[in-house]
Amino acid sequence: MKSITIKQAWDGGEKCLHCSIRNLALFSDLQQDDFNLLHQPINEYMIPVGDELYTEKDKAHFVFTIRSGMIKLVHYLENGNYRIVRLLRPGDLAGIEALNGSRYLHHAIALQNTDVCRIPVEVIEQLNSNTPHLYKQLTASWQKVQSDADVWLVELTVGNSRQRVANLLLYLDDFSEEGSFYLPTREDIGALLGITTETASRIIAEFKRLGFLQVERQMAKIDKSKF
Amino acid sequence: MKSITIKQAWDGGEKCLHCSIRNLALFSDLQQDDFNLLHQPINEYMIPVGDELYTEKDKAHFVFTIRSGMIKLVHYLENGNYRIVRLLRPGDLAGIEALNGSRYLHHAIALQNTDVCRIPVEVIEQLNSNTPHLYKQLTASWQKVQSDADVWLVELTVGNSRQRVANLLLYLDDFSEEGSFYLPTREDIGALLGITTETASRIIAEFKRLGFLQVERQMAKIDKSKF
DNA sequence: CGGATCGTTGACAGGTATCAATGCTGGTGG
DNA sequence: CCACCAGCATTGATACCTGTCAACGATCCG
Repeated sequence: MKSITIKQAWDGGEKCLHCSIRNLALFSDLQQDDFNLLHQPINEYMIPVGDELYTEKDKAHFVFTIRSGMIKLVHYLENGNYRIVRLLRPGDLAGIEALNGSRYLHHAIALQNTDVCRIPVEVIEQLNSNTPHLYKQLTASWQKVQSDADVWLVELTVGNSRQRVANLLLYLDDFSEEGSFYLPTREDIGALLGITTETASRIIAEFKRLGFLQVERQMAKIDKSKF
Repeated sequence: MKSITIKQAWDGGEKCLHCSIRNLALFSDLQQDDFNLLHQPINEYMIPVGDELYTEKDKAHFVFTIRSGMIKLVHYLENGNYRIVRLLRPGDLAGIEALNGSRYLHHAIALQNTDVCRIPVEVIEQLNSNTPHLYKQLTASWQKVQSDADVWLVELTVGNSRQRVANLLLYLDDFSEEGSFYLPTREDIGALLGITTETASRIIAEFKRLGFLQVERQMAKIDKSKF
């Protein structure tokens, strides 16, 4: 965690209660009273582009909720190569493996400036033993992990490079309702899809030439009618 | 569930208490008393090769523990193609997504004759609200799903076909301590690795010629020193 | 302005899909 | 018991796709 910027900290769950993404997040089912059970601070951080939220080496003491931005979960191979195994968007949980007391399973790196809430494991355990309202959300989160992983596998590792890039663009487009979405670097696209940087670049360039894709800065729009 | 063979049914958890794979399974932390909470039968079935344990269409009422054999979880694509997204071996859970009351996420098909225990969702929910001993195992199961999915992604979708087949053989070899393991059909190997049946066949044949691999019936041995 | 990083493009070799034909094997019925 | 069949495995030929190595362009930032 190089240069994490702390934005806020508080003792109760007052802010959580009125959180703008609460309906997406872990605490959506909690009742007013449940928030009084929070005895450890939940902090909000901004992770700048390229910084790590956590790494595989870190002892896992916290679960994170993504409030805005995007996080990549990276698995490094022995040979120095790496593969991006998942992308996390607002409402997703990062590091739920912390609930098992183990270490984190990935390197979590910000693709954009990303706001997160850092929830101590003890808070979740305490809530779990004192209110029944969290359990369901946790189960749902685990299931989302499973189903995301499957979609990932099926959509992004099947077919030739062109199909995979197209599927990735559609997937990224789903992330954002504003019509444009963050386009990762060609190297990251390669790591996402298991192809080389050059192949990723060629295909993105081709899509731009054909008018399927417009890119400005790092933001992209696609013309879905042409897919 | 075409021709599922029922082997046993019982009311209490007597058999679970003395189950030979209990240390691998969901109930490993349960105490003697906890088993008295089981008020619905847990049945044991044998699923013959090729039969379905469940499909995506099925309402998810049960979680299954694999006692022996092997199950493939299959995700079908719209175009009729399919991809195997995970293999389940003894001790693994199938269909934990049932705990969310949803439908199953995959087709679960037996690759070998497979013994399973069928646990009603209600049993798990009841245990969860009456004893604290199950929660940890459930969390561990969810985490295993996540970590298996990542290993799968990293080991079996990276590199060229030869490397992937080699990794798959090593992965399958881990399944069985008896020195030999079940070798899937070439078509299934293709669906596991995202390559064509022909490519899978060519590489398996090459490994056999080179002496890396011996196959008898559907059982295989590998010479790890040559990998 | 200069350097660093990222993106694009070309040439070529090697890998993979595709289409097609042929071998192999286990199971079935005569 | 044997012949036959269906399904699976193997192999070949070819076109296409992708990785690799290399060069150059674009953009950002100090």
